[in-house]
Amino acid sequence: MSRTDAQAKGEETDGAGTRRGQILAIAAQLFARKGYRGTSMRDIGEAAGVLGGSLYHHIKSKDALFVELHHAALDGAEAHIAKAVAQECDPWARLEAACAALLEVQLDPDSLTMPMMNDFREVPESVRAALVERRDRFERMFRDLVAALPLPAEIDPSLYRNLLLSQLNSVADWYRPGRLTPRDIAAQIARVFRHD
Amino acid sequence: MSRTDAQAKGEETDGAGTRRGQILAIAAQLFARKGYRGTSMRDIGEAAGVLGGSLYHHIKSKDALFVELHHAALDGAEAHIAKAVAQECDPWARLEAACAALLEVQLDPDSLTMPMMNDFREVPESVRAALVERRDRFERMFRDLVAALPLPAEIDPSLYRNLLLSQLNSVADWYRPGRLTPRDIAAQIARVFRHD
DNA sequence: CCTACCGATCGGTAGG
DNA sequence: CCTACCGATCGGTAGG
Repeated sequence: MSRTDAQAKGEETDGAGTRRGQILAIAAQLFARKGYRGTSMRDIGEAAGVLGGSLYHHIKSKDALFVELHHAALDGAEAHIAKAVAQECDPWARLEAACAALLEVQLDPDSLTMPMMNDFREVPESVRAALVERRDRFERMFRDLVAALPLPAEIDPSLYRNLLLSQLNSVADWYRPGRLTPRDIAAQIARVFRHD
Repeated sequence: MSRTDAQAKGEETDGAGTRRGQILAIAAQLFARKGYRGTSMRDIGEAAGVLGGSLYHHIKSKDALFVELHHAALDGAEAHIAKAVAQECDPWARLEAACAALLEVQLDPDSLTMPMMNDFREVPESVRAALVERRDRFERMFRDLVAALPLPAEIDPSLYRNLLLSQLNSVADWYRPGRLTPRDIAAQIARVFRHD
């Protein structure tokens, strides 16, 4: 029975319980740490306790694996952010909640973390289109959040949103778990980006 | 005569005039566009009109080539920024001048652009240490600029500097030459980061 | 899930 | 600067 069959019947698909789920989680961590090109199928296999070739029983290709992880990560992030945003009314509070939720997902070393939403340069061109499309949809959430802000006239909202998103994405490049929590950083970013 | 000999005698070393200078410029563009791993020596050779192996007459290794480009790019950026900053007195104006100067260098598709100061994850570990050390020295410039700012008490200067630098570095990931100039973007970043 | 292998590509070198 | 090549590694596959 193929995965799609299982999904159609509503069975559990790839929880951390299934072997496939374990492999996905391991691959996500490696991609997040070492990038797409820096992670070989043999690396993933080794971390999972099998040879690289054996992974192809669970996945179709390295490309497909990466795309699946990317989409799953954005799905998870979207849901997490939507829930956090819904609890706030003030536009600035909603934005800060979204930032905190995004950073919580993105800086969590466990779970399906974001396999670097940014290193599209590292990925084969055939894959890039799918990633860009999914990311654009993700970023629409922030367009709405920014549109609701009472920004001063001299700030261009579209560029402002661009700056905020790239700011959030770049945190993973320098963040090291320690004195600052994801929430701390989100609070500081919200302060810097707050203008009224 | 080796390169070091030429430098010691004060002769021209690697201007765009010399063959070596051409190759460095070509390599810098490729590294900036496709990343360290995404650029093969054969790619560089092809762009320079020779076979990959022939490059080793001019350089010692791919690693050494990348480190040299990285250092040269930061040297150039430092000089450009220092000159721009020196023309301003007000701390905020000095910061904006630094941002504009950095982006001018970083977004210039010609010349020895920054071969992605950020994708250290893509570079072999043996090279990383040298890059990090040089970058840390570079960033000290911004530490001083930020220290001179009359920031509100609720903003942590060290985190603020971190955010500003990663903001500036990430522009190259999404910038496309068009309606906005590097100066436009610097002006907007300066506005967002201005708090008094 | 392993053995054993494929064709492609990589950084780099010897020798001219 | 080229020819011709090295050993290593890559994504992926057949067959069990």
